[in-house]
Amino acid sequence: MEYNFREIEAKWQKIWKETDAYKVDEDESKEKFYVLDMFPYPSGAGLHVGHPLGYIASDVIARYKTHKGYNVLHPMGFDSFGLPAEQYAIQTGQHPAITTKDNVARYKEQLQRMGFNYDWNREVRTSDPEYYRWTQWIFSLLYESWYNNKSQKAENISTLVKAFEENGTYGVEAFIDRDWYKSLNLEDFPFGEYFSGELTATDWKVLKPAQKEEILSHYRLAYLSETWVNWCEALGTVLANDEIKDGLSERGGHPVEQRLMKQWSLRITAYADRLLSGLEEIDWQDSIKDMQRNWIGKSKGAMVRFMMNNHHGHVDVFTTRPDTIFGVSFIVLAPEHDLVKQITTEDRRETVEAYVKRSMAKTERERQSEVKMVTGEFTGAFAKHPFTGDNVPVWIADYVLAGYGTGAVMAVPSGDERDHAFAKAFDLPIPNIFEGKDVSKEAYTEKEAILINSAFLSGMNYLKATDAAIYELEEKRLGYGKINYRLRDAIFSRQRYWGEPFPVYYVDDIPHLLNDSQLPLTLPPVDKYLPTETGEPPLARAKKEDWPIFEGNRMEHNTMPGWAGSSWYFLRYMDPKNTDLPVSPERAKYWGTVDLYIGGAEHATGHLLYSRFWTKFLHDRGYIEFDEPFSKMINQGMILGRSSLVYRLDILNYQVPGFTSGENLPSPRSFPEIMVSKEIYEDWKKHGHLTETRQLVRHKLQTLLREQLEELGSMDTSNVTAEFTITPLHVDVNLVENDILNIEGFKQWRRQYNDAYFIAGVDDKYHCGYEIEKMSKRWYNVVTPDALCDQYGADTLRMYEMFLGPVEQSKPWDTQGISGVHNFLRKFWRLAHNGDGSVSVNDDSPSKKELKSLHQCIKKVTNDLERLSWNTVVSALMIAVNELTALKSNKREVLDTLLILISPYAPHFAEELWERLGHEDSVLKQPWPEFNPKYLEEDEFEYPVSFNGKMRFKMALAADLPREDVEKAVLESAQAAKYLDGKSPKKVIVVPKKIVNIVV
RNA sequence: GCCCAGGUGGCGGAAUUGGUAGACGCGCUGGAUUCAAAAUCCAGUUCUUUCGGGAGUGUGGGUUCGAUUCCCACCCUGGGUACCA
Repeated sequence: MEYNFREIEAKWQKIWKETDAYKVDEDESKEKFYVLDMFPYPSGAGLHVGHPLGYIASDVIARYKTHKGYNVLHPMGFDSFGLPAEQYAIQTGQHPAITTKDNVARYKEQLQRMGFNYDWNREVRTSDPEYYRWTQWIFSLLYESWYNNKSQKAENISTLVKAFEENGTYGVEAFIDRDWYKSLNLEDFPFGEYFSGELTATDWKVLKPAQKEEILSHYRLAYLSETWVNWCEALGTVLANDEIKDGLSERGGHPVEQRLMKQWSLRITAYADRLLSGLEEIDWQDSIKDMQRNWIGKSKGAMVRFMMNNHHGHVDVFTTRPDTIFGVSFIVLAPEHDLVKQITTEDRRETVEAYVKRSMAKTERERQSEVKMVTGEFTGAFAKHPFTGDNVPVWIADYVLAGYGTGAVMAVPSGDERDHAFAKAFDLPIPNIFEGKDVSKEAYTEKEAILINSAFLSGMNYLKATDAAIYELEEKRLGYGKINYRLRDAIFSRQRYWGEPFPVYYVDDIPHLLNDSQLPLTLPPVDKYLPTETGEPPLARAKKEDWPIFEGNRMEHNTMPGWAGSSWYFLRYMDPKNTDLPVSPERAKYWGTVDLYIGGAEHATGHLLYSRFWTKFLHDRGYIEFDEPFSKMINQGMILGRSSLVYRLDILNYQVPGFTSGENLPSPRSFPEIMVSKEIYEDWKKHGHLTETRQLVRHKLQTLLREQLEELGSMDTSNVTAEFTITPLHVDVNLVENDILNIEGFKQWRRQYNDAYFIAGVDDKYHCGYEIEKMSKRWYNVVTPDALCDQYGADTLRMYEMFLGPVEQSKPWDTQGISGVHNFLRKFWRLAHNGDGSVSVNDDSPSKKELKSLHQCIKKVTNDLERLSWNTVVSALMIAVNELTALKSNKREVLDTLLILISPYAPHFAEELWERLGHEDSVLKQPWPEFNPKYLEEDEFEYPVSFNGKMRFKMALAADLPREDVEKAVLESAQAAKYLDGKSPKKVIVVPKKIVNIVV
C-alpha cells in the first residue's frame, strides 16, 4: 500500500482525541518544560500557511522534550475579545460572542488538522466569563495596591493607610509623582495653600473619606485620571495616533479633536526600572530587548529651575547634561507649555500666539517630519541662570515636545545639535565650554572634553562635572538629580463593548470595587454596539436592569483593552479550571516561567511589556514565585506570499497601412484583453520596445486584427504598427502551476477574460511573473493549510514549513517545493514496504554502514533540536533516508529509531509506521535515542589538502596517523609534487582529522 | 538620523569553535522505464575556461598558514524608532 496520508492522519487524530493522548498532569516526578505559542486572535479569515509556522516549531519542541522525559505543557487558547468582532457586530447587529464562537471553532478545526499536541482540556478564551473573572480580579488587585520604593515592590494599599494613620507621610517612600498634590483642589482640604504633599497622622485623620480616597488614588497602581485623547465625534470613539491622517480619521476622514477624558490608567512607570533590569536575565532576541529599552527610555540627568526675571514664575527643565549648564544661552519651551501665555511680553504676544496656533494645528507627524526646518519665536521674557544670574532669553519652538520631560529645555548650543541649529538660525550666542573644541560650525556632542568657562565646573570631565553640578543645584535648592523615563502609564480604558467590563461602580463619581465574590461581572446586553448620542461608550446603553450586578449610581461604562486578557493567560493554562484563584500557588510553582515562547515580533512593546509588568506585580503580591513570564523567546519571521502576475498588453492606437475601407478603424478598446507572457514583458521593459519577442507579438496581433476586422480580407497586414503599453496584473495563484498559467481557468476566473487573447512564449506556454509580498486576499496569493493538508497531508506541511529556513527569518512561500518533502516521506515509507505494499522489515542486526548513517542522524537531529535549528533537522533526516535507501536497508533496529527521530515532525506518519512495524504501544512514549560515537569512528580519514588555503586534492590516511606522518605522506605524494612544482613548502599545517594546508 | 537583523547558485537555504563553500530540497537539462502520462530511478547543474586551470559568499581593505565566519570603512534590503533635552 502506498503512503495514504489522508487515511493515516484522520485515523490518528481520531485516536488521539478519543484517548486524550495529549492530556498533561502535574507530575512531580518529572522535570517540567513549558512551551507556549503566542495567543492567536481568531479572525474571520481563518489561518493561512504563515500562521502555523510558530505552532509547528513549538509542537516539534514539545514532542522532542516529551521523548526526552520532560513533563511538557503545550497549551493553546484564544485572545477572543477584540475589535473585528465588534466591528462586525456594529455592521450586522450580531452579538460579537456569536461571531467569536464561530471563528474560534474554525481556528480550532484548522489547528487540529495539523496534528498539534495541544492539551485542549486547558484551552482558555479571554472572552469567557470564567476567564475574565480573573482579569477583573487582577485589576481589583492593582487598584488595591501601591508601590513601596523602600521594599521595591507592590503592596496592599492597607499597609499605606496604616502608615498614614500612624505617622502620616513621614517615612513613606512610595512611587508617586513628585507634584501629585498640585492637582488637589486645596480649598477643600484643611492643609492650606502651602501644602507640599507631606501630611501628618492628624492631617490624615481629619480628612473626609472622599478626600482620603482622592489622595490614595495617587498611590494606587490602577487609578482614574483625566487624559488627553484623540476624540472622533463622527465615529463616536477614541482613535490611536496611527488611525489619524492629517487631523482626520483614517477611516471615513472625519475631524478629530483633543479631548480630556476620565480614564483608568495602570502605573507601569513604577516598574520602569525593574522592567529594564529584568531584560538582563531573559534570553530574548536583542532586537526585542532593545525595543523595550528604547520604549522605557531611561535617561539620567537633573531637574534645573530657572527663575523668571521680571515675572514671579519659573521654568523647570530636565537635562541629561547638567555638566554643560554654563553653556546655556537660551531656554526653549514647547509651544503648548503652560507658561507661554503668562510670560510673553506685549510686543511679542501677537507673533507668539500666531506661532502657537500654527503648531497646534499641525499633527504630531507633521511636526516630526519637519526636522530640517528650524522655527521658533522669542517670548520677550528672560529667565535667570541659576549659577551666573545672567539673563537667558526664553523662546518657544516646535522641536521641544510637551509630553517629554517638563516640556522645556535649557539650550546648550555648543553641546547639542538641535540647540546649535536653533542658535544659528536665530543668531543666538554659542558660548564654548569645551577645551580645545571648535563649536562655531557644529556642536560637540561627545562626553570626552574638559570643561572651560564653567566657573566651579571648569577643568572637570563629564562625570565629575555632572556630580558637582547636581550637588550645587541641590545645595542652592534650584534642582536635583533625576532619572527620567519616556515610558508613560498605560491607559486602561476603552470606549468599546467587546472587552472585559471593569468591576467598578460609582457613588457620587467616586469609584468603588465590586467584591471579589461578585465576580465575574458579565457584559450586559445592549441594543446597539455603538456609542450613545452623547458620546458615552456602548455600555452606557445598558439599562439598569440589564446589568447582572448594579450598584451605586452607575456602573463603569468603559471596558478593558485587548491586552488585559493576554497579559496573564500563560498563568491560566497552568490551572485553567481553578475557581479560587487565577492560578494556584502550587501549580504556578510547578510550571513556573515559560521555557520557550514562540511568536511574532510585532508585540515587542505591547503585550510583551505588559505581561512582564503583570508578572512582576503578581510576584510582588505573592501569587507567583517567578517575576519574568518568558525566559526564552523566539520570534518567528513572516511567511510572505508569492504573488503571480500576468501582463496585459494595452493597445493605445494602431495603423494598418493601405487599409482604407471605413474611415475609422475600430477602437482597440473594443478588442478582447490581450495577455502577453513574461518574457515579452521583460523584453519590452528592458529595451523600452520589443526586440527578440517582436515576431511573436506581431504575428498574434495580425491574427487578432484579421479576426476583428473581417474587411481586411486577404490584405497584407505585415506592416501593421501599434503603440502599446504593458501592465502587470495579479492573478490567483491557484490558476498558476510552476509559473505556467492555466489559461482555461484564467478565462473563467473573471468575465472580462472570457475571450482573452494570449501571446505565449517561445515554448508555447504562458509564463507568469511573480512578486514577493504579504499574503493577502487582495493579491490573490493566500495559501491555506487546509488545501495543503488535502493535497499532501499535515505531516508533509509540517515538515515543509520547518524545512523552508530558519524560523526567525521572513521568507517567501513556494508551494512548488513541498513536493520534495512529500517525496521524502514516501521514500521513507517505501523503506519499510515491499513493492506490493506489504510491510517488509528485517530483524537482523544492522551493518556498520547502516549504524553509521543512523547515528550520524541521531547526533545531528539531537544537536539541532537543542539549538532550535528546526530546518536542518529535516535535511539530516533526508540524508539518512537517502543513505539507507541506497543500502536497501530495512533493519528493524534502524527503522524504529528513525521513526522516533521523525515523530516530532511527522507524528501521524511515525505513529502509523510504528504500529505497522508491530509495536503495540505508541511512538509518543518512546525515549529519545542515544547517540553512540563509536559507530562514527573511522579507520581512515580523507584529508583535504590545500595549497595556500585552496583545496586541491584529497588523500585518505589512517585516522590515528600522527601529525608528522601525515605531513610526510602528503608531501611525498605525486599530487603534492605537481602543485609544489619543484619548490619546497614554506610551511605545512596539519590539523589531525581536519585539514592539511601547505604554504608555498 | 539612530538602533537592530540580514546580504551565499535560477530559487529556499547549509556550512555549530576560523579548517573541503554551495549540504538538503525546488527548479532546470539529459537518460531509463511507459502505448502515453503520472510516479519512480540514474546522471548532471556556482561562474568561467584554450579543459591545464582560473575566479567566487554585497563592495573595498585588514588580521591569519587558512576568513561566509574575526576587525575597519562603505553600499544595499528589511524591521523598529524618539527632534527625548
